[in-house]
Amino acid sequence: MTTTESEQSRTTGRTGRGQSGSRKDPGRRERIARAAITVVAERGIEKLTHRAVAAAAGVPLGSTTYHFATLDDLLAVALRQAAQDNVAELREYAGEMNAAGDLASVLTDLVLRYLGPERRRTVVEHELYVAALHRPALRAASTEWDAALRDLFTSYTDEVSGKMLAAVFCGLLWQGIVREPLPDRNEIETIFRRALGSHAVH
Amino acid sequence: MTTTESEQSRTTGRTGRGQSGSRKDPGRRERIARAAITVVAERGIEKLTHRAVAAAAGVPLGSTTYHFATLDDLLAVALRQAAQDNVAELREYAGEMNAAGDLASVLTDLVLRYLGPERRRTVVEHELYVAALHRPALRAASTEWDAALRDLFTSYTDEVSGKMLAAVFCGLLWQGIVREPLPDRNEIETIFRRALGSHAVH
DNA sequence: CCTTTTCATGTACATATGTACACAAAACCT
DNA sequence: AGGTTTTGTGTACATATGTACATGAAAAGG
Repeated sequence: MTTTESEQSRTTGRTGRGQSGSRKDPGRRERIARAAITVVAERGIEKLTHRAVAAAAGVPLGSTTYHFATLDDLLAVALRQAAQDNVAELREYAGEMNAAGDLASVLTDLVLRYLGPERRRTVVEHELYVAALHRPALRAASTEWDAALRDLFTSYTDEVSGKMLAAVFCGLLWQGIVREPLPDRNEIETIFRRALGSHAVH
Repeated sequence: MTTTESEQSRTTGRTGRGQSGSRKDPGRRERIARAAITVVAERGIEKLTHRAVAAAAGVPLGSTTYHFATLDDLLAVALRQAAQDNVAELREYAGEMNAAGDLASVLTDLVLRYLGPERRRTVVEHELYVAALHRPALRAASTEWDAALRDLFTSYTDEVSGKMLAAVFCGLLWQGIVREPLPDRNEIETIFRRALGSHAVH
């Protein structure tokens, strides 16, 4: 049976107009896109549906299909936005890498930051990456993130070391994102020191 | 409208009994699981459906639901199997790491192997990893893969270097799996050499 | 004020999909 | 052989979901 009576109203919890009051709500599109990011972060890409996004954004179902013709559009825009936010955050944080002289320590902070407070962002980024494996439209966003990471690391050391550190960074994130207890700070820092050529334990 | 007339027969392309002839087909379960891996490798986890697997395995729809009560069961078994195959392949390949004295070169071969001939396996592994982010049932398989990788690398160097190399390895795979042209062999080898402390370019 | 255009929403519907289940066919037991 | 159990299939159905579209409400233009 098809969902006859007002199932959408139940979904969004509101029957009337949008809470922003006035018609013509600018930024609605972006709000929907951000809601999509939230859905992906919390439930994964396979749960990204028009209805789930609508509920998360607090807008009616029709609104999501109005602003984004197809689901793939919505996914592409949302994940590209997530990637850009991510890079922006990275660049901002980069300033502190200058201040603190100890590169290994700063990189460790960065890893722990991405695995802890910024975990949501990291999860979305990984979902994006894998989704891109089967959706050419998302490839660009993925490679952009890679490039930004490599550029950042390269600018603080040299070409080869930058690439190497980017790989270590990616690997540590990749391994750490599934582990239940956050990895030990000391362990990560030790790994970075070894990668940087210093064989001192601490 | 529900799919009235024999849509399953069209899907599998066969109306009668299984092509193996005799009833009681041992290994059927495993064949279905492998078909599931194929589906994930070629179309991604979100396209993993009972019907897609049935078509890929050449068995009727009922067979998939008979051997695997729920889709999550199928997913869990299939991906765990993929992970185990992966680790087995890794261990087998490990023998050659002894023969060839040059660690960086062997690691480079391994990366290129996983990105080239074994790309399917690598893709599935990454899908598994991300899927595990939102499915606790898959966590074990993911962490097992990590552990196997670290153990392998550790056994050829030392504790810290092993972890570091595992991270580099993961990172390079991660970055290389989306790039359209396979990364340059020389570039990868150079990165490994830098990570291993040798600053010689070649 | 009236018309037209743009923006937004609620609803309907076809389809894909997970899953239950009645039935059948072989294997097994005695 | 006759009955019982295991194994395997085809089919039906409820639900979730993408998407189209008729309708309405506000803005814009005159």
